[in-house]
Amino acid sequence: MSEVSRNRWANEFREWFREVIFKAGVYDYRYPIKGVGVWPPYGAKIRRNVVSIIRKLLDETGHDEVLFPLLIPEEILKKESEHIAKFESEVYWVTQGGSERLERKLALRPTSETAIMEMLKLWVKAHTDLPIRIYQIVSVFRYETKATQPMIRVREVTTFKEAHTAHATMKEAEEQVQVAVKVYKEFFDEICVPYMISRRPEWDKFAGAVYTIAFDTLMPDGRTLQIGTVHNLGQNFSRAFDVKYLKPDGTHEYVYTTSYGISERAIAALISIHGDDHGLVLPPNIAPIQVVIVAIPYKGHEAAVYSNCRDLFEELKEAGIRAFLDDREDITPGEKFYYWELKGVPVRVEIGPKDISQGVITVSRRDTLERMRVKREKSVEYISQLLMRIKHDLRERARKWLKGKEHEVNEINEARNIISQGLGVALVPWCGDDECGQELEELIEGSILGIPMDEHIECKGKKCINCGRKAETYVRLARTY
RNA sequence: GGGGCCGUAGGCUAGCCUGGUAGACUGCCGGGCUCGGGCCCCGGUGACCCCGGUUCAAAUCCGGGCGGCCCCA
Repeated sequence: MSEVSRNRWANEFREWFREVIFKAGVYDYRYPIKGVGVWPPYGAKIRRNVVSIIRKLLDETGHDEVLFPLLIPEEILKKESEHIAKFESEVYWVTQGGSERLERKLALRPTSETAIMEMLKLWVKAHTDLPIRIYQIVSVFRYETKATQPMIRVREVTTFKEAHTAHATMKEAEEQVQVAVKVYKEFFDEICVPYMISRRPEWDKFAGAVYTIAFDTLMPDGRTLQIGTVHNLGQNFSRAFDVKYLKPDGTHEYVYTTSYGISERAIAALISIHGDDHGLVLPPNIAPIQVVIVAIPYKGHEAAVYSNCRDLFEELKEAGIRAFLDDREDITPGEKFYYWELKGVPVRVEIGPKDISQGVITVSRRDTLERMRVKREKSVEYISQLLMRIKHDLRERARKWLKGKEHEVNEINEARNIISQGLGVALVPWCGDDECGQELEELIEGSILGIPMDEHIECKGKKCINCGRKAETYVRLARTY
């Protein structure tokens, strides 16, 4: 029996990732435009399962789904000056309609704040119209100049789940930010992706935001991946777009807005974090197929084997489990094992003559590759419990793994070593000064992710790792994607 | 932002330097035999990224485009 090996996964992560998503049929990056890719059927199913989780969470917390146009006219995109200053260099422009040159350029949305503000201006009249909480799941476009990478750095983000809210007061906007953080925690817990929550430094916040809180996870090569962001936009956008509401006292005030988003990087993360040298390892709630049944049809036993397999398949379906019976006759069971392991199916059942004669089935779990024999009449109950256990174990294993990669250090060289050797994230005391922070980023050859929001580390009596002044806070340092 | 490498079948790759018949493995299709970890046998399928240049002749040399990868900041 195979061991769970993670050599390629750990040492050649980028290659591993590209190969696995392609071979497993999750993402096909051969489309002839730089930085875009195709979701084939298996990947589309994974994507749909992930999307339905976030959709449900947003629906349950008072968000309404909407759909805004892909095109944003130039003058609208440029209304908020900080916003456009940062995005300008990576906007795709539509300048031609048929054979005519367009009088005004139209942008393919890099994100939708400006488009949404333009409509909020029409929708918001009085305080009774607030709060407004909307979201959409759409493609956004960014003309990335750095090397693109399938699912991780793309020019068309195909699964951007962006929420936008408007409120009467800053306090309500703050509360909404907390709701958003809570929703995202639940989301990443559901897809079994561990995360660090950090308040981004000033120079790395969203263009036009008052502040940005980000979710980062860690990839096997020690680089962090930003997988979610929550922005408090204050009145920055409402002033630029003149979105005011009538207060009970008869005066007007600009609304306070927030926005938050998650992309297909969430899927890249869950694939990366749980995978191994055999391929994908999917959490059961994400897996398009949760249980695959492989028939072991020894000569003379075919009829009994297949009918047993079919019976179990029906029972699993009945129990609401997404099962698949692999009864292909042209390939051997061994080849099927590799095939379904590559695709990350959480549980495999083997049924052969030996099982039938002993009244059992053979069950193998994808995450550990352990095999066990289970009484045939308890199969369904056992499998449904096993699926729950696998989800739990995946989440905990990943959580511990990440935890073990966060290193608290007080010395700049140590910090640099940690991140340059791919050992993970360094937590260091910092004075909080922007200039010092940016200098620190250069010295450690990495980035400041920001101030931890999910754990408190006492910095009293500590000195800034770079300038030596009194430390105001701890910050996370890492190399990033 | 700067630098480098590369593009041959669905995948991985040989041939390129030194111009002249594109080869392996894998996959895929058909058939046979198997089936508890990628079995074996037979037959078949399928490629020089695009445009231009040099040349009797270009996968090979030159230029451009498109695409992919890596490193540094």
